[in-house]
Amino acid sequence: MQLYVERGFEQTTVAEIAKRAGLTARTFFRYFADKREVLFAGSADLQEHLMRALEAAPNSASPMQVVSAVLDAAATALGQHREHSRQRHSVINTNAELRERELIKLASLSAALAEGLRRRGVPEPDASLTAETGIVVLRIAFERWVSEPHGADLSQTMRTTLDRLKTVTTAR
Amino acid sequence: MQLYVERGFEQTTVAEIAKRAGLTARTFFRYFADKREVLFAGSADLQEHLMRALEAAPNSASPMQVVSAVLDAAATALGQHREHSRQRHSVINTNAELRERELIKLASLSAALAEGLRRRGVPEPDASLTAETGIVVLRIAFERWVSEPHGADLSQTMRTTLDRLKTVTTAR
DNA sequence: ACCGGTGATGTCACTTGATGACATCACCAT
DNA sequence: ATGGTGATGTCATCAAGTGACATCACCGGT
Repeated sequence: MQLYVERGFEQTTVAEIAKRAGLTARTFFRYFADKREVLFAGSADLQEHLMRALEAAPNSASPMQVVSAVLDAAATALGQHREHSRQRHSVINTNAELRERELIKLASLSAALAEGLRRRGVPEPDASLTAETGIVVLRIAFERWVSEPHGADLSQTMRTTLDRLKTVTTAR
Repeated sequence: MQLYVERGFEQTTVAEIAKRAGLTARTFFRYFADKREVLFAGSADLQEHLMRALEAAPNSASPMQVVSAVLDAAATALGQHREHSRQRHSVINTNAELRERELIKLASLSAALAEGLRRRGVPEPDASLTAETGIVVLRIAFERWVSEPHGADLSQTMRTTLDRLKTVTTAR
């Protein structure tokens, strides 16, 4: 990320990254599938973490309540290092390929959540709709959180964003 | 798309595409920014079409009603050639890079819709939430529509999907 | 009929991302 | 000392893009 910040993603070559890490380009590609993936190393962990939050929700919870619990877990996991998040977010947002990669990571997360909801007996299309909606809230709340210098914490932002969503979808 | 269907996206080389079109690879890249883009040629048109639908909605319409009108327009635009849609969808869905590209096209659409809603006086985060929610419905409805051999038409599927979304977000 | 401009295409050279094949080397258990 | 294993390096190669330049068809004005 140092290099991506310094000279931009496209202007950075894999050979340079490898050199700064004291490695060869070939070795880089043994750890990361491609040049983008290095910024998303933690996403598998996050997904597992959120899935555990989903499993931990009580049986009585409605689909939306399950997703709400997942968002709480996401907020405490992501809401820690604001400055680092901001930097990473800025790098990703200034490059189309990186935004693509981020979107597909979130899509994967959404698919996993939907699958989890189905395992809990939620039928389609409700499972997918609830999961995707949750990801929308996650994304928009995160976006707001990083762009405000010292605003509310991420959990709070998530909750108010989710509330707005309910309002907006309900209003006739 | 012929070639992508015949041998798969990755196994198809730009030189081959160009050759079948009676051109050179260099010329291909003058028309399409990259190998993926060729499958998304119509997306700018679709976006403009939907933006016109958004502008055409009455001033009295709520954000969600505007999005609903946009979804109607999308359904009639996309709901025509089911077989072609199915084929394209299958090609895109069997390749990660293509799915990434599709996601970012939809993200662009969503951003445009949000911008359109803001121009209508809808504040943030409501504008983004409504737009993103609309895209979620669009995607899930489209998915269901292509995967059912002879089910309801796309407009109908969109409407019922939107209804389910409202139910799911409202349920306590 | 000639001329100059314009746009589309081709050719060539080059960079970079990505991958397979093979060689090395450190380390560990026997 | 021996052999196996995992991580790394080296080399060759392919395909995606891109810039620079040449070519060619066509069109309008003289």
